[in-house]
Amino acid sequence: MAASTAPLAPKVGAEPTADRIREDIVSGEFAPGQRLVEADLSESYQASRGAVRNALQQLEHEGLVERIANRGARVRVVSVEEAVAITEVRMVVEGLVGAKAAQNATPEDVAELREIGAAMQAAVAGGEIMVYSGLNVRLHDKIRVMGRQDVAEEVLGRLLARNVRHQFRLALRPGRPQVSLPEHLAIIEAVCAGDPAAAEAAVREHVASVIRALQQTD
Amino acid sequence: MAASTAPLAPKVGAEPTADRIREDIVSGEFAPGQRLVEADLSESYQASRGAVRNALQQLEHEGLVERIANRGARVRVVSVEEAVAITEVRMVVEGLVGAKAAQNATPEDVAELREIGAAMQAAVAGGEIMVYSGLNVRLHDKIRVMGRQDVAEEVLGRLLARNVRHQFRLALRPGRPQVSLPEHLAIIEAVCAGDPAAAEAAVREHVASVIRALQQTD
DNA sequence: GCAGACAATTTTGTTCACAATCCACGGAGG
DNA sequence: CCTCCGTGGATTGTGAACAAAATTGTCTGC
Repeated sequence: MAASTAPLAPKVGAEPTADRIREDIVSGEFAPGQRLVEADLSESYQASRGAVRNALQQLEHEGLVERIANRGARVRVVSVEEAVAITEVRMVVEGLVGAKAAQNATPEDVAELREIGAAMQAAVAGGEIMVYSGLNVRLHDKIRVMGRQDVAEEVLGRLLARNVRHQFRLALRPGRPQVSLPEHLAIIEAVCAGDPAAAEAAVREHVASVIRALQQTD
Repeated sequence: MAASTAPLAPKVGAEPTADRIREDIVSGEFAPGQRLVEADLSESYQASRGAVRNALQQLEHEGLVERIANRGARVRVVSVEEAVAITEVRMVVEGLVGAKAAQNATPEDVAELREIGAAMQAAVAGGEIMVYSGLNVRLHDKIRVMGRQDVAEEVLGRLLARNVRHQFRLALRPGRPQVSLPEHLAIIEAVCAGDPAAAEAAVREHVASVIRALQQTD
């Protein structure tokens, strides 16, 4: 479903060309390491070379592409070590957001969180991995919005875009949902209880578990 | 091909124009809210308008300038609330870096940290505020380097550039060194002891103190 | 057959001129 | 006197042409 694609793009009036290229990078349209020639992109996206140029510069700054002087750009490959480092930062920032979310939780928020939790349990019980994966991003997004911390949200969005690939492979690993489900439920409980410290701890424990799983990969 | 040998320094040949403009922004050369007209900057910095354009785009992405379509750019004013939000993120990320630093501490590192601590005590005792301020950034830098967490370092650098102004005003406040000195010493002790959890707690306590001070400002 | 240098091609980087856009100012009408 | 609407000036955004740089392919000399 083309569900709310809003949370990932905090930049409102940003370059549309950059957004499209980014989309195609994170969706795997471009293979990692693939060369990105300005003229070709200009043709593919029906945009001027200048626009493509600006877009590439922005994406380089986001860490998605790598540019060498007079050599062109290629989509950046993120090693497992780098993915771990990124996720470590994500762990602490998302912990902060979780604590904030616990502080700000309204009854409506609590209801929605509990609903997500119930749906998650059902999805895991039924073995519907893709549904569970969708609920996963919905949960994280919901907590991010509840946190009302624009700066953290921006940082997280940028970090997340970098290692979607690793993140995705991880979600499909057999047995992974059984591990992450109780962690997710713990997060929901702590946030609903309005306990910032517990929420931060639960979020960090969950992301730490993601890190451990990442390191076992490959 | 050994193409994967570009690990540590993605910021090599970055735009020199952007660096100069950023320098002048954080050094207060441009007043907050001041308009930045491309043609004028092009003249002042002896650079082409295209270069200035790229630089402004990059600085916008860093959160230092604000651009409105067809209206031009101005240096962004960061409210106290935003400065607090930025520092909250900084708190958790710097906590992570502190923990990593404690893990990686070598005897040489410990010696240098202790030296910085001693110099700090002397500076505060002697009332030399500017010296203390310099030691302050030196300490934070040292810990950042020790953390060996490139991603966190990059995030921190970007966050810090945003509210240099607030940070600077804070350092000059009378009585502030007396508050922050013991916090700094606690950080040094925890890192030197190689205790990640204590280091993270000490760093977070220190930055939390900065936040409290920020909120009393205005 | 190999090493080195030279030329050709490809790709990026820069500059220029033009088009599109937006705000401010001023005049006409109510 | 106030409001609404056009016009003008300034500023940004875009596209095309030009210049610079680096890689690749080729050719000659040993």
